[in-house]
Amino acid sequence: MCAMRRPTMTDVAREVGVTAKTVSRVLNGDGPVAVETRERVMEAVRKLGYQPNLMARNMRVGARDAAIGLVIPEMGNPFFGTVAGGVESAVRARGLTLIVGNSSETAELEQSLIATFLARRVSALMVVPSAAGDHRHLRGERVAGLPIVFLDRPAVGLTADSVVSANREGAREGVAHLIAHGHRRVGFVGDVPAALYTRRERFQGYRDALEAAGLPFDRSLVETGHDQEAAAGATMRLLALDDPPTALFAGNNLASMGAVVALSRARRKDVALVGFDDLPLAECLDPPLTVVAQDPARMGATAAELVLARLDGDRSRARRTLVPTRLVVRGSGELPAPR
Amino acid sequence: MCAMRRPTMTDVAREVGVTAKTVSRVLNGDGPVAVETRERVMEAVRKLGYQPNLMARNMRVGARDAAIGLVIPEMGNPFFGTVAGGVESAVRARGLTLIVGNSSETAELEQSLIATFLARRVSALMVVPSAAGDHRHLRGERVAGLPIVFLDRPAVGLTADSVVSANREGAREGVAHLIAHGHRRVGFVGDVPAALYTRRERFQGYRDALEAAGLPFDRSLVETGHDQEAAAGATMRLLALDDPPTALFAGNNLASMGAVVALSRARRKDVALVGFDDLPLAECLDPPLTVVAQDPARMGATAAELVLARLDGDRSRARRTLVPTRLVVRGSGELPAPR
DNA sequence: TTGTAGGCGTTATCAT
DNA sequence: ATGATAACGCCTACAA
Repeated sequence: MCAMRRPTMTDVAREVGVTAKTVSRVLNGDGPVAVETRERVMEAVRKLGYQPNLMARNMRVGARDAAIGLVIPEMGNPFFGTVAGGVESAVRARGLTLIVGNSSETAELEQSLIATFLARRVSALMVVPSAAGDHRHLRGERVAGLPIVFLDRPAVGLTADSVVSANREGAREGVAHLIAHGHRRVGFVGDVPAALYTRRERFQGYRDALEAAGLPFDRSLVETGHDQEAAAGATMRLLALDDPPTALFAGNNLASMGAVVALSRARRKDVALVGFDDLPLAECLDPPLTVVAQDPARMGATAAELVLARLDGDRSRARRTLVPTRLVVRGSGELPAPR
Repeated sequence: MCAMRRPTMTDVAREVGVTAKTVSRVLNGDGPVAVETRERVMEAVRKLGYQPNLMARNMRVGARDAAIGLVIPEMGNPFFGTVAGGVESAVRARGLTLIVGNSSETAELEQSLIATFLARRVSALMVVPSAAGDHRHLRGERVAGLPIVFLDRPAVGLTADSVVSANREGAREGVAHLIAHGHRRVGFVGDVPAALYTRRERFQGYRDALEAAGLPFDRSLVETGHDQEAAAGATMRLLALDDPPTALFAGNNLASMGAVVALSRARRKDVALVGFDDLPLAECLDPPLTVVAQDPARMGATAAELVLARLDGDRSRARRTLVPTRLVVRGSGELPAPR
């Protein structure tokens, strides 16, 4: 059980009695090769269990690794996991493999992962920026022609492609839906930090909807929580106001879950709720949860197509692609406002 | 915007007026280097924006890529996503990067991904086998000393390390919990194919619990569905039996969701339910869902530790590591059996 | 149809 | 303390 050296192309060549180049030709379907030679080469490949070394090939051929690097905040989050899955399927179809890293939503890890990927000479970079990220350091790579696409949130300090949800439009639609059911005081449960792109955009959509309906903006109706439990607390504070909201809009999936938990604990089945981002069991809740659904798989696939186009030589200017959202009506968002 | 060549170690060396090897020594803290030389080299590195090429380094140094390959069925599934996240965190701490691929639960994609990873000369391989997988083809890699760890389900046709949930024990505990609340007819909603390792083990746990309680096994109480909707149908069939179950055990998260949906649609709040694998909103359901929770993050971390130990030279025999489950009592599993 | 020479960017070895 | 040379495994360009 000695860990003997792997056979190389030269080993195969020697076995057959030809040159490495001939083996290379056979394996890559490259130049012309005699039928008999081809067969003898294939035979030797099988016999020795030869597997081409992609590392060596990549290095010689493009000085680029046939891989793309993806940085996401958290792989366990189904939203980001699905995005990553969409990316993987699309790039694998082109013979590229996916390298991923968890930034845990910290700028330090994000930078360190990006540095590692660059050192590996990935063919392209895809990043879901962490909240405190700054991407000026990537300017050099951009001008050097490395395709870089930002997902879910745009880059900071860098002009680059990005693929994001129609956050503002989606949030506006969700809040307008509540207003259409008679609500005049709609609470907003958001995440932190308030400066986060998605939070800002969705909050703008909330204000857009209020303004379009001629409703005043009331600062006390805006609360924030950074995780499910905190969002539940935020919801409780809103419900405890002197003039409480009759409907709630939750700015992301954690906020939605927090709001659902809080309403459930308070046994309040009269408060309307629309959440941004869908949840697996949304239809099993009581009442079933109405949401503004995102499309993470499409987001990943769209970003991958953009990257592939760039790899194929698309030199058009950087653009921001909006992935549409969809209002999924299930019940919680249609509870009427009390008289 | 000409895509100029990246600076290489030789470029840095020329800039300073030394040899590439000297630069290498500085960067790797290798041999002895004069303090002044070191400073001038670092200066040039900054000036040129030099980044070492990991591809070239890996090729020269170990003939092994400083990466580990992970094959999972579906990245969007929070269970597998969390497993992957656990793996990534653990291996990154050791300077390894993670390469992932979606097998979509098909043996073909799984094999093709494994082949790609092997061609890249990854340092180790981690695989969540697809249902129809066969791993005899990896025997050669095993004897050659490549660390291979199987996750969630063991290898087929290959003796190798594996890290799996305590499926049988967990299922037995969940079913025993139902029996302890007076139920004598407990339905089993499983996934397909029935030959799948996790399905078999959990089903065994179900039978263990029945036997321990002296209850007869009734084949008609076992139904199957391959997705949420099918599981809902399976649940409906069980409820429509002449002598229907008063409690249900769901063999995985999809089965749980199907059962929850079916019970909700049928407005049956009297049927007890315990699910295997936790769900995000389980506590918001009515009644809140009692589950046998798995620990995917721990599973990923455990597997990663095993791989790292192997990389460090651990040559002990292959072992199967069980990750314990935990019964999370929330309400649905404690509904009493009717008199 | 096949072979030869050279180089991708790095590090090991031996010399100076 | 530093340099020269070769090598890792493969591919490109040209020659035979």
